[in-house]
Amino acid sequence: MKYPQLKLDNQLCHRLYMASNGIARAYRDSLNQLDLTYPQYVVMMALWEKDQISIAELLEKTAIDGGAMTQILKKMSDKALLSITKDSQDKRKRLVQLEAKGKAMQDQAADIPSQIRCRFPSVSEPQALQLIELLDLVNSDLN
Amino acid sequence: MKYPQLKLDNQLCHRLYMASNGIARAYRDSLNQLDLTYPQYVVMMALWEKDQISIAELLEKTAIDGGAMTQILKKMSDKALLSITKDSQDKRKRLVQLEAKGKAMQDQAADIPSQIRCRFPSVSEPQALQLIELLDLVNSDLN
DNA sequence: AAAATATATTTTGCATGCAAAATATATTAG
DNA sequence: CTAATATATTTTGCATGCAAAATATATTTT
Repeated sequence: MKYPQLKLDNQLCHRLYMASNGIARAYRDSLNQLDLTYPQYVVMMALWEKDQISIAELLEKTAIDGGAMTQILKKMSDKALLSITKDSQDKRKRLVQLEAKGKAMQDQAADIPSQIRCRFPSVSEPQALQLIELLDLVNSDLN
Repeated sequence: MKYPQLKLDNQLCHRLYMASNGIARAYRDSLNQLDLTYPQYVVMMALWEKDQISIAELLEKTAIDGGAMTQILKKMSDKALLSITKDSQDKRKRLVQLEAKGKAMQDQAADIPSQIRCRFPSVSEPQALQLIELLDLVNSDLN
């Protein structure tokens, strides 16, 4: 191999790629029971934390793509998890709020984090915290 | 907030999601110059390491989805970066090999890793290595 | 106030990631 | 040897992620 820096084994990005896809896959069984995709679950978490927020705020908290968000919210609205209303102050904005079904789902979701945690026995709690710290560093350099 | 374990800020997976998407985005400028997408770049790295491998082996090394791989290889073949031939021993298999253009591209790509590295000034070299170690732990639990 | 500019959101077109079904070829069981 | 099963790859349908263009509404400039 001419350039060691091009070896797949030396690529941080490829490990991130595998880990990110793999963890999302690990969520699938749990989320299927709630009829949620992973990005939809992220939207739910954002709304459980703070309801009645604009789409722009939701985009910022979730880091989901704007174009995808439109579709995701449409599907979630169709499932009666949330509703979308125009902001009377600023008609460009739209506000997202949880519906009863969406609020109730929080209790069902409360077990998911520990279920997922069990699927990563090789990672100790201190290591998980360290990983979070390091990823925060990476993310701080992203715009 | 009823359940702290559902806070977005406490989700390792969400940080991975943001970091993985963000780094892939960081590659975009460099890869555009080579007319490569990120997964195509991963395929190139795999082939620069070991040419003449079956699609199954390529799937294993890259962790790219099988359905997507078919399309990716088709496009790369159209761009004359590689070619695909049937394995004469086992006609189910197909072998992927670099073409001249694909081989030559390695020199152009050699600078990419350091270009990307510069975009993450907050992450020191030891921290990057630690991150790799921790991600390897995570990935070891993914089947 | 009309024009230019900025902000919020949606739409469009393309490239995956993923699961499940379909194909083709090999290998194994009976 | 033929049927059943296993392996390699492709196809299909759906859900994003992404960039760029299009819309709608606000704000600022002149």
